Amino acid sequence: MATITNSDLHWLKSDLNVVQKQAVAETEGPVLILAGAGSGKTRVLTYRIAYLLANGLAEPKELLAMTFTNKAAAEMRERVARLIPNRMSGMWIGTFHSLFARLLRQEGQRLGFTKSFSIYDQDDQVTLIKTILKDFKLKQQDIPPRAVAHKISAAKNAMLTFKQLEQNQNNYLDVQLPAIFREYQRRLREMDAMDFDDLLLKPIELFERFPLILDYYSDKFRYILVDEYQDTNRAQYVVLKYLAGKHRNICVVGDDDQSIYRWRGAEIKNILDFEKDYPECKKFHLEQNYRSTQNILAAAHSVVKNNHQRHPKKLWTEKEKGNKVVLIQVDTELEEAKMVSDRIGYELKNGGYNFSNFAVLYRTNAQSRVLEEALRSESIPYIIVGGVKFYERKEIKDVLAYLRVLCNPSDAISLRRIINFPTRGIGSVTFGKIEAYAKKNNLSLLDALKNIDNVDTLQQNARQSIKRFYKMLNKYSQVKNDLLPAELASSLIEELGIIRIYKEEGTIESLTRIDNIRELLVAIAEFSKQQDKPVTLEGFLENVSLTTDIDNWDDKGNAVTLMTLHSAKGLEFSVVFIVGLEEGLFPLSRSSADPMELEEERRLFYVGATRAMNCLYLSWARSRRRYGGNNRSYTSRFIKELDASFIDVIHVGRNSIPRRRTFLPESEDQTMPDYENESQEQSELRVGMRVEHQTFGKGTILQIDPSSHHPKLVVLFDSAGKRRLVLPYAKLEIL
DNA sequence: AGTGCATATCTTTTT
DNA sequence: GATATGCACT
Repeated sequence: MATITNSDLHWLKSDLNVVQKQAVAETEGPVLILAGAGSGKTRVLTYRIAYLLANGLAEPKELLAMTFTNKAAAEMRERVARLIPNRMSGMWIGTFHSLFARLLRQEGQRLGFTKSFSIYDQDDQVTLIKTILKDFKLKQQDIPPRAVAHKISAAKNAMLTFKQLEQNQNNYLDVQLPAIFREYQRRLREMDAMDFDDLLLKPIELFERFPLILDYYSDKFRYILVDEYQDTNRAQYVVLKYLAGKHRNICVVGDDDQSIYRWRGAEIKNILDFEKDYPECKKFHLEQNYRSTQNILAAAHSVVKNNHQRHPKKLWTEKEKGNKVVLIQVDTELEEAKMVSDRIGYELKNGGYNFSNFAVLYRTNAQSRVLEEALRSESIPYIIVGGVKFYERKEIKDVLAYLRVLCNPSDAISLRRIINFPTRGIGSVTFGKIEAYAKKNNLSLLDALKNIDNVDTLQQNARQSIKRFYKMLNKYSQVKNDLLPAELASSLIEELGIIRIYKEEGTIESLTRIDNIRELLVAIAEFSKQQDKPVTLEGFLENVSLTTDIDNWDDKGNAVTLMTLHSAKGLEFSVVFIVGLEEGLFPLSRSSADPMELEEERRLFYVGATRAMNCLYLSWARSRRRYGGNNRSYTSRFIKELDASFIDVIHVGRNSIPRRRTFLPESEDQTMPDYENESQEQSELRVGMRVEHQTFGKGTILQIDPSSHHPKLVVLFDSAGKRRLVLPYAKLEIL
């Protein structure tokens, strides 16, 4: 065990507990830190960096510290700077995605990318896939673009080869997938673009094809630190293995109980197997929790302990027992929202809190609306994190697409977006002709525009429009580097007349669009101000691609925070509400079939519950409006798993008296329909049955196709004729 | 080519 | 219930 050598490091002694100190001082070799919720994991990471620097064990440029969110990275940076001022420059602290983007901007030329390659988000990805499907003459009904995007991403994250893909063919989509995938990659390259997953994969390709580059970076980074290691996917695992191969000073911090990104390719086994990969590793357990009261910890533990895929462990705290966790049953989601706002009022009065001490957490973004309305009607200030993200709004994407084309002329996806926005008479027919011309002559789209006179099938006014369009783009790309990004954007918006167009529309919606565009201009200017070096347009765009809502969330405003459980990871609040604890919603119904997914939902519950410092409220509604209709709901299995001794149960609502007591965690199971009550119902459907549909009326089932995740059926309606319906959405009633 | 209405599709979670 | 898409009409 290393000893702490530098007695000047007074902060190290005073601020850390015994295990934390050991973990900080164990600088050499692989280190696994299993850090429970609220156990001071960020503290250990930052002190470790400070320790390495203060003791002269490493130069800043030899450090690589990776997180999943920019917010976490920023916090780490800030806290290190507080411990050891002025020693940060040259240090690589950031998210996986942003650090590798940086690496690829430097080295990507070897792989055939320019320094200003575009980064495509999911939206762009889907757009690209749609065009491929069209060119392949595949119907979107048979091959949903989103499903393709998801499959491609999953394959990339798991680093499947084409061969493996070709072997794993369960349905029509799988058969088509390899060809689509190939074309997808080909076009990305052609457009000088990468998707999010490429940002992780391309470095691996780089390291494998150019050992000297690997040599350089694996030598450079003497010490590697990884936050939230439980959320790494296969690609991240591999790239880390390469980078740490030389010095083997890799320190990973994580908590298997908080792994909640399996759906994005995270492999919990990375953390569970770390000791196998690095047999000489030292392991530390941080199990003292500094955040929550005993009751909250115990309640959270009573749920998560039902998981099999985990290191057995139990957090402890020196804090008091505190209030019991409050479980509230309400009748409807409206009442639930009302309850939340009432309780916030109550706690404000009695607990000495302010608004920013509260968080309301939910499983799906769709749940935020009712909550929002209830809070608004009580004049409780709130902020929503997530949902429709600022940079995903149409008007913002439109403007950004212009900027992207200016930075990367090969970016056909963005070009397609702006070629007829604002409308300038270049419709799909014209665009198709240009595309065909470009393809035939092996030109980029932009070059095709340049040579538009050679496209003889075009109408005269379309041709003129294109010329004007091209001239404008050209003009801006010439001044791009002379203007500040904000100046360029605002003069572009001015010239395009976007604001004027929205003004003329005059709807409320278009007014908010104007606001958003103005906000974008402010954001560009702000971004330039924050950076110490001069900012390029490219720099801003990269920031946009890799920034999420949670990164901009700050706890300084005095408002209640509304967000998904996923977004809440890493945060803490005095009072936390977890709403919608109903079977089918949390856990989501899709997960109940797969034990692995179910365990992930349970971890998600654990993450949510352990955000709370003093008070934790859980609630469920006996009926909830989903997909328009009113659905009867049943208590989440997580509620049943809660150990009753840490819970107080409250019933709210007019008709909550009858129906026995609904919460009987330790007594006999109440008679409750199967968890999957929906599919239960639907599996009773048989060919030949008479059914009634909300809009189509009465009819007879002709065919049931139980394929894949969305079973379809064909119904012959008496008046509406033959219809194909997707089972989970067709609200059929059996007659 | 562009607009507006009807219809289809769908909701996890995000770097 | 909200949004994206498709179709008919101008």
